Amino acid sequence: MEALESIQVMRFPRDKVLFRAGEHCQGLPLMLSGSVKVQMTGVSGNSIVLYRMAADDICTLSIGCLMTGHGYRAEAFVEEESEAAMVPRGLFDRLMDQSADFRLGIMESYGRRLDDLMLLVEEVAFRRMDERLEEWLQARRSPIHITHQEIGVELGTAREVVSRLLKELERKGRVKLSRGRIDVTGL
Amino acid sequence: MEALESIQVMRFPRDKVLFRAGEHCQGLPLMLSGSVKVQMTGVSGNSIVLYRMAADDICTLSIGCLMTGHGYRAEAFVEEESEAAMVPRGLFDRLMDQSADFRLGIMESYGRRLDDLMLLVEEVAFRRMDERLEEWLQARRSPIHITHQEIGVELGTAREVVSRLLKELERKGRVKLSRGRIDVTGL
DNA sequence: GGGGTCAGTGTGACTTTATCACTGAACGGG
DNA sequence: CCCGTTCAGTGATAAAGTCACACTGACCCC
Repeated sequence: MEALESIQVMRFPRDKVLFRAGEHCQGLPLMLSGSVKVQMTGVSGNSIVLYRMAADDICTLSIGCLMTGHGYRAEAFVEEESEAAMVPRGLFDRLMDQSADFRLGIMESYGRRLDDLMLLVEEVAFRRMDERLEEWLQARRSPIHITHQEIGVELGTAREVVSRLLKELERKGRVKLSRGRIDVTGL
Repeated sequence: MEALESIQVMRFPRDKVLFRAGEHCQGLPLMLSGSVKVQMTGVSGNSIVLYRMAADDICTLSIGCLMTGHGYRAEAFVEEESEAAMVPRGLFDRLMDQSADFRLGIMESYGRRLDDLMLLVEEVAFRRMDERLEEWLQARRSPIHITHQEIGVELGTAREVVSRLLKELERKGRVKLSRGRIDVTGL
């Protein structure tokens, strides 16, 4: 009854901005379907993708913002059309109080985020960019429709670096480049 | 009654290893005092400090390991002599069920970790090493007793890089270097 | 359909950081 | 005092980041 009036299922189209850095939390999204990309922009203006949320994830950043009253430190973009249940604070507290399953879900979301970020730190700090780029390419289905700039944000590096590494791969005959598109031929 | 028999307060001396990568969780430490450093070692063998735990933090990594059964991905060292309450799984579940305060504490711990890691990703991905080193030096009280190797792990870079940057700072008259010690003279 | 605009890409020049290999200096224990 | 070990310094080279600018394909619009 109370849940019925307070919970709200929303549908977000591709490219919709869920929140931006500095904004305050407007509700706690519990993902039902789709995919949301969370990224961060440094003072330098460079950005990097931190992690992605998918079905059953709750936005852990929103929990933090809700509880501390701070603004978001990152920004979130819808990558694939998504549905999310927007859980208000009161309901969240009640669910935490009453449902072990809900608590488990929250903890799992937090666990995934922590894991994602730890792996990311290691990647960014120690791994070579050419390896990371190749892995990233291999993890997609060719042809890939994306700009070098966007790949740069995925990997947390500069557009020029991506362009050069891709050109090198093209010279080796592993990819074929065209504007806004990469055909992976042999990796 | 039950808490009395199942909870156990432990005292850890400086340099004690709380856990290592790959090990399985032996209990959920809830920090009462002191400071514990959590760091990660990449396949390359390089290490980086991820964050620190202090009083009132619960080890979020342990929660994850406990729930998924996976081994730790990082390692934890006691920096300042610490006390921690080791909370067994059953008690943890009961506390989560019954204490809103406990739940809040858990969420705050998770929030801090997430925040720490997000900031770290940005630092490592985009900030210049000389700036980061200077900030790190300024955040301590001179003289600092530490090796260049250890500073490298703090910042996630190589020992040689730290040595060179420090030498440069010494040339500028901002620090004075000696074996295992740095005197910050003017920053 | 020619010209203009603009996002996307290519690349040279240079700086910063990482890696490798090696040297020498400082310290500590027998 | 000698010797082994840890710590620090440094040259050479490679990888990555930054800055500046040229080029090009796609699209629009008259």
